[in-house]
Amino acid sequence: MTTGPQFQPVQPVRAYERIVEQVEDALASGDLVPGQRLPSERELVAQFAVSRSTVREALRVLESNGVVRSRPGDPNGPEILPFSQSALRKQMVRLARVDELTLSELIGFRMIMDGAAIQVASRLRTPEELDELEETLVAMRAAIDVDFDAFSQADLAFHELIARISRNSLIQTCNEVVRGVVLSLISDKIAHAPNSRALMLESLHHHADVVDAIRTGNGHAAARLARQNMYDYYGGYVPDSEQETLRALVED
Amino acid sequence: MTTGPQFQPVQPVRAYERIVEQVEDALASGDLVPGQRLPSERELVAQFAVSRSTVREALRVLESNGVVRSRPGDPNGPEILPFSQSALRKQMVRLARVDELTLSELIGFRMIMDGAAIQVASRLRTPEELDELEETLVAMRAAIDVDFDAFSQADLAFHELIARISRNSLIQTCNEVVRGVVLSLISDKIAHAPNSRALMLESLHHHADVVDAIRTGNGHAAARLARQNMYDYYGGYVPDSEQETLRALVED
DNA sequence: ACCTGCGACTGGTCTGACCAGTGGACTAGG
DNA sequence: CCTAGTCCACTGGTCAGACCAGTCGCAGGT
Repeated sequence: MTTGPQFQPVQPVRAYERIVEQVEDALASGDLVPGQRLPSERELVAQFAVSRSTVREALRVLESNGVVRSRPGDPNGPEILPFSQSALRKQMVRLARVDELTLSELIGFRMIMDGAAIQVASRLRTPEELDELEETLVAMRAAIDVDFDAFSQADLAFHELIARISRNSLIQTCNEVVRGVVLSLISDKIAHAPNSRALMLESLHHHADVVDAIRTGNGHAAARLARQNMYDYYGGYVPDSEQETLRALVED
Repeated sequence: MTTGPQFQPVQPVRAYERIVEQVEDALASGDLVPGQRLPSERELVAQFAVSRSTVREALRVLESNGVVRSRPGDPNGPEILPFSQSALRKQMVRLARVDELTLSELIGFRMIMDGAAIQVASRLRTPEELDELEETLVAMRAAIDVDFDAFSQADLAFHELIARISRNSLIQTCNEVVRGVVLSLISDKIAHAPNSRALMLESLHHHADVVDAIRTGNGHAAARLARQNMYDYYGGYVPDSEQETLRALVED
């Protein structure tokens, strides 16, 4: 075996790919910001010196990735969209549907992220933010009397607040995305559970315990409670064969 | 305010979108499985009764989502790809690039994920996997004598192994993505640091401590060591104003 | 049996055309 | 002067047809 230069496999680069690349680079470097408009398709044809088919294929890819949106008749051209979690979530849902991501992986991920966020939050929170947390608890209590959707909404508000207090938007985004995926997988089962109301009440009490721990600044205990809460809430929907990993997360 | 029926905003559905939908549905229902081939573009034109431009836009979207791959000249037509997390990874990289994440957010995220992965791994690891971990330590030691890139490579192998042992591919994917982003931001600083070799040696010793903790099954201690290690290794590159959140993660 | 060269296909790109719809400019009416 | 209505240039969506470079399979020669 001769050890010559490391050649890379070469695959053809299509014209539309280089257009996508240019647009994404412009976005990453800040030359293009959300809200701005791209030139019209026919104008892009001139700028990139390609045909309209090629421009359109590039636009379709960008649109599918949630980068731009085209609307017919709009004289301003395609719009640069603000970053949205929908594309990220779409990919996760796809993987979850084909069992490439198991429910226990998703829930385990949430236990970790949410627990960590709560731990950090209990250290960084201001008195005002503690008040906000109490308010979300009140809202959750009220939502129980409406329906599961309302409770789910209030629960989301709680976790969004936690993520915000933890000062880490990456945790926040990941949490929201995975939360959405998990709910899309099992929300119907929870909503139709005969003891749905009891579950919601129990979850509320767990949340209140977490807030108590946050108030005393005991981040470790708060995180532990949060993980336990999530395990109690979702663990029943995880097949027995996958329970082990989740339990490893609950126990310290 | 009258509470009439909840109308949804209606946006036009484009022809290529319905093609994408049909293909994805066929995939979800199992009518189409990875490895199978789609008919050629001109055949799809006939089957969907649309123009080739429309078929091609659909194929570009599917290709961008990692569902199919077209190769020119292939008489078998576009190939249905096995499910992979590469599309998910692509979206996460986009998130990291666009969402203006601070270095402390990225590092904090890694401290959490890696710590959690190590904690779970110390519980679930088999004796064989423990051996594998020891081997990666040896590889890291050898890589120090080569250069920083080699060490970085060996370090990656260690963390990949940890993520695999933790039986959670979502953690693994997130870890790899964020690790790549962090390194792209500061790897040059680390590589050109005058005490680069000392840093690598120190990191190696920390990794060895982590493996020791894993061997004894003390997941909590292992995770704590891992977070401390990452803080020591990367913390110096984080501006003082963002140090607080990272310290909140190191201390329990 | 193996190699070789041809040809029928593939996807990638281009051109040019038509349509329905949008939104800004322009105009008629207040 | 301002407003309300009309109109039209232009948008994106789709289509048809063409050419090219490249690939694969097969027939025919060795």
